[in-house]
Amino acid sequence: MSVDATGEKILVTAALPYANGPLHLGHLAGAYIPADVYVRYQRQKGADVLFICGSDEHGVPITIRADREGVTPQEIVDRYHAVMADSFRRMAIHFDNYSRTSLPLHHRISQEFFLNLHRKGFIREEMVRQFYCAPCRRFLPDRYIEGECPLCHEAGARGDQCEACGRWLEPELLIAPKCKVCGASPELRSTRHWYFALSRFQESLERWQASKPEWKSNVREFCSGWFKEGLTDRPITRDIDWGVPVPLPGAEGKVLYVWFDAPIGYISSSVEWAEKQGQPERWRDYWMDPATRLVHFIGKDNIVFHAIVWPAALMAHGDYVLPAQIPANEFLNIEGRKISTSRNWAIWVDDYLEVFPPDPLRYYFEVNAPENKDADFTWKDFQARNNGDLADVLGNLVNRCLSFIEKHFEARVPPAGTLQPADRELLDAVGRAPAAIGAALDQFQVRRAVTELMDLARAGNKYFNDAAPWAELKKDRERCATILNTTLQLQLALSALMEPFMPQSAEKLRLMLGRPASLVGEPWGGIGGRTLADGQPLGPREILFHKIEDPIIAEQAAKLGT
RNA sequence: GGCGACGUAGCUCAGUUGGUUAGAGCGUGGGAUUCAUAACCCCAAGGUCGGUGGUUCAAUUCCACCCGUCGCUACCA
Repeated sequence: MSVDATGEKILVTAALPYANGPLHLGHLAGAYIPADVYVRYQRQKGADVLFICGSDEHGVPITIRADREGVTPQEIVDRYHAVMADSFRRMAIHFDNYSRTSLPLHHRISQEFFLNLHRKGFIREEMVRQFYCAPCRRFLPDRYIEGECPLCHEAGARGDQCEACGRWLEPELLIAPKCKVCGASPELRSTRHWYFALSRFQESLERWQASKPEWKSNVREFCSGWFKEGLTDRPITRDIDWGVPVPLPGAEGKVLYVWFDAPIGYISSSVEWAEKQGQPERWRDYWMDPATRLVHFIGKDNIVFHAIVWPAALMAHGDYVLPAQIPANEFLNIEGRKISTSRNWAIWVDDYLEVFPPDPLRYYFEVNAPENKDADFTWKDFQARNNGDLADVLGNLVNRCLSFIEKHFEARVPPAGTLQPADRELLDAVGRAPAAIGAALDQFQVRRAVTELMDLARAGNKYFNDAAPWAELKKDRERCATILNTTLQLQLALSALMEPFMPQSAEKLRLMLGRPASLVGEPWGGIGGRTLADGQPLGPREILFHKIEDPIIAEQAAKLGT
């Protein structure tokens, strides 16, 4: 069975990371690793993929951080945009374009989007009362207001929710409200905002989602809860000066709500990509072609926006495709505790990369992905996965075979000779792997897919062990050559199958096998073709995955929570 | 409070559209081997499938309730 695609067009996005801090492991596990694996696989399969991302650079938290540090919001986002882009690059997560929402291009496109909806009557004005902090000179988002809970009378309740009793609050209900930033008492002021008519899309959204039974249950169930409660119109503007200005007369000081403009960033990033290609209209081939499969990779915190608000906005706009899939992952905990950047209970990607190569972490999040429930990262487990799976099973399979060939067959591919049943059995397993791994990846089951990959490496070790080429060498050199050749063909297949999961190591393995680093022209469907020719020289041998020693792990673990 | 998820071997997890002995990897114990990053390969021990009740010829699987863990509840990925 061929697993080659017929040039399917796929537009893949990964959630825009918020530019008020560096990238941490939770970001990677939830959205970016799964997205990159999916994209690499689809490309190998022959699909036409555009992979889009960028920094989300607006919103109140960034302005607050800027105030605290005495710099401009632009300086904050410039800093973290650069840090995050570098982290992605070094993790081998390769977007076709990594944009940023503070670009004039994005502002223009967001404003056009807003005006489009406004023209069509999906946006209305409303006066509302909100807390304003005079010393800070800004309206306060609900969570930046603290006070006594009107229900349980515990101090420190936030404007949106009381931590103590868990009740959902309205900020006006708080007793003795205080600005969380400066401690002053805010005043209620009237202010004008624009509301998106989300309620009018409930029926279309429900009908649309009913046609997506293949969506993950976490997304479907999350939405059905929202539908049951009934969708209400949502304000999509805010009173700050950092963001996309509302493009209407008399709207000075108003910007688009960051959650409204962020997904539009997928479009503007695509436009920027097309411009960089010198084909400025090319983005339309994806966004405006009904044949495009739009796939949004996100964390579970983003489900409502990507599965309800954003599709409704797209329906309202009318020119663009709707999401075909929204693979939302759950969260990642660190050593059993929820990630908390303020308590430094987090592991930063740039810190990780100071010490380790990207692939062991990619593998860890592939085999331990938070697909169905929250996953836990522990350094000990990371070490075990690296040493036990990557070094011992996969890496050592390569090393034991290649070093044997170096010693006894002059580092050239030994002749294939005549296959015996054991050889055919292994090659059959190789032949089945692309379809099995592909089927899992087509359903966004990275965990299952990468497990299949490791199972193939395990089968290789068993084969090598049972065939015992070191014993055959003394009895039957031709038989020994066949065994080594078969094991090499397996490794060639492994190097191609590894590409979506561990691209750097896949390349390293190909070079060791005497192949070009690039996989171009080697489709997924061609994997397992025994294309290593007899006598072809092998490349220089090196250790594919190094073991990680205990002290290194202890050192990393000690950094947490400090 | 509402909604939802999860609870299967010491650990991390599969699985069961209800049906003979419930699976994998790791860890542990034993064995074999020496090509290899003291790796690999084989074998074994280990589970009343969170609890109680119900439906059924039959429940780990379906239903109800309970317990435990966690998440979301419109600016924490």
